[in-house]
Amino acid sequence: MSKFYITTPIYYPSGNPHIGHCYTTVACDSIARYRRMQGHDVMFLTGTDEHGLKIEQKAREKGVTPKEYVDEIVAVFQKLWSYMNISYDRYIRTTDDYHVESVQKIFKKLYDKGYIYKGKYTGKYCTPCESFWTASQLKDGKCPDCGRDVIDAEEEAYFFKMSSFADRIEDLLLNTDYLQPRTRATELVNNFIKCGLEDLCVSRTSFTWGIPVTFDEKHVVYVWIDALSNYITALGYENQAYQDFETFWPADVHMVAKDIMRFHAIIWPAMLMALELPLPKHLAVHGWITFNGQKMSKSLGNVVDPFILGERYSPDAIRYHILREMALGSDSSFSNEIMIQRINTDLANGLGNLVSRTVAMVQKYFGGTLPEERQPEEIDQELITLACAIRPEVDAYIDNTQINLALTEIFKLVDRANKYIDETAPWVLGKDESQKARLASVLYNLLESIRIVSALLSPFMPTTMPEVWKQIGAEPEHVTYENAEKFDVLPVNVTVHKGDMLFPRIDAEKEIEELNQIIAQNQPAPAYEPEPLAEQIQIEDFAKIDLRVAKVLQAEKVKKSKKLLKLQLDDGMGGRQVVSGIAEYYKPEDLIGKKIILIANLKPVKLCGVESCGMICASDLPDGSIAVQFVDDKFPCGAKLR
RNA sequence: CGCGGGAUGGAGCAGCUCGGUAGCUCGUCGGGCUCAUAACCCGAAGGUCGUUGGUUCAAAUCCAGCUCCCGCAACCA
Repeated sequence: MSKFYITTPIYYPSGNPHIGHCYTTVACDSIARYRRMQGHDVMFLTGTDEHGLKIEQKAREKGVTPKEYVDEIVAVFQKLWSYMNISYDRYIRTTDDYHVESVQKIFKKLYDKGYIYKGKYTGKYCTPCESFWTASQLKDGKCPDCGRDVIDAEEEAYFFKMSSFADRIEDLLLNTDYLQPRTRATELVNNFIKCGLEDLCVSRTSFTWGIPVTFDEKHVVYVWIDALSNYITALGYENQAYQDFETFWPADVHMVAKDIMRFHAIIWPAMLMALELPLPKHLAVHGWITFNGQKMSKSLGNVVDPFILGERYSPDAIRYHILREMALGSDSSFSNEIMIQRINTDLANGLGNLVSRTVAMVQKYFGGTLPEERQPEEIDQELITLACAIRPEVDAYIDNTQINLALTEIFKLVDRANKYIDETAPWVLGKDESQKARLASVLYNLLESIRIVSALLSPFMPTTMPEVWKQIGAEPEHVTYENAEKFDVLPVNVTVHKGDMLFPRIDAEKEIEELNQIIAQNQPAPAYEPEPLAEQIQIEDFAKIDLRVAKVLQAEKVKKSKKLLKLQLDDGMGGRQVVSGIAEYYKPEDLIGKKIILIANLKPVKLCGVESCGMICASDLPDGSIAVQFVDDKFPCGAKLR
């Protein structure tokens, strides 16, 4: 029996799980179940990444300890997984004692090997928040958390020598099938490796909710080594909690969404190389679920609550929709319309109705139990041949993590069986007493097709398929993996049991309306919270800021930038050029001719290679967008504000 | 000239590696059937394959230029 190790990422419990978390987890679950069905010894790992500044802050806001905070959210994650029938074998929490112990040993080991060294981390520091930020995290040049000014500062930190592994990682990405799909490999190599792989900061002193560095207690281990190493600590690497490392490492599949691909494609292999451990076989990268074409986000209010959907359409229907739409690499669109159509077409009309009409006919013509006499005909063979050929196809797709294609393959048999009913017209046979044997053959072939379909679908829809088995009179030994490529498995005189509809048809219009209402209710109330007041200043401090009225003469988008507009201003002093990050909210022509407030004595900088001499005043709107402060035309250009 | 991906009937996609009838799902229209969850089956309409040029007997497919979209990186002074 060969082993199979598959992982989801460990999720960050800074908020409740949503359909995006379901996506990865349901996919991994289906593969894990399929592998178990094939007879593999499977280890399926999921979990939560529970340390870090953000958790520390969220907990403080709620007035609880970080541990209390994560405990509560982790419970919701686990409840969702049980609701969605996720068959994980192990759930790791980075706050588990054994993980903490392992991470400390790994950190020390890398230090002893010389792959971790002490250095200085420079960045922007917000004194009141005691937080370091990178330049890109800043909001309007200020602390993204409190909106106050930040200062340049440096802190002592430990660094991981990633640079040592640049060549080997490039080779891994370009010349092996580690990364699936491969399309993203060149992008990674060009962006991060070719231009010089930087060493990675792996410790922090600016927060305490983390794993302490054993030999330097004021440091905690930063996310990379803490989180990524879960894949091995959960097996018992450098701890006594489990003894599975020898058996299951290296992993067969790490499945991740594209936003964390980079860490798993570069940092994680580098860590393993440093530890001299074998590398995982595959990194399967999938896209995001988009909602009506937009990325899902809480501020857009389009975050889909899996509990609500599951309640309305059953967890299996949601699982099916997610899996059927998932294509490795590309985003999958999620909209109420697509989901309902998918459930109706494939599950209700296709599979559900096939089971229903077949069972009903066995009931109607034979009282529920087939007689033993048979009369095969040539037309049967096409159905039988297809039915027995499905499993190898599905196997191949699962090997390549192409779940959507595997499902498409299985449903070919559903379609073929529905067509077979028309071809053989059992309702005609049923009227002719001399055709009973023929009718029994037809219905038996249909039951057999359903048996194969439901066996192969059971990893994907683990709750509903046993219902199907009950209805077609199949016992567990009939629906094994081995029997999924054989025909004539059910007993000749099989007895069916009419049951409830497997997948009720959904009234699309009505449902969409109701769902939209739910979404509207979940739309966060645009309660606007003003930022905290900045530190008190003296009048002299204010005098340092020179605010002037200026008129926009020209405006154009900065090429290659998403957010920048290049503005030519009449400042009453000969004019100047300012670059402003408002392109998402204003078209150039919206600004031309308008008067605005200019912060005139700001030190010039280059943005995307374009010089900007000053900054124009704008402020946030409740919906998160930005609005420029226009001023009355009566103010002359160059007028000073006081 | 930062890097990468894409443009195919109304919608979403396959085909392109290895040139030679443009295929699938949904939708639309017409027909059939009545066992079934107004489901199922059959048929039809609908495409200058982004654009221009090149190679070729022949280009969706190979080559070059251009336009537009989307990611990554950069970027909200």
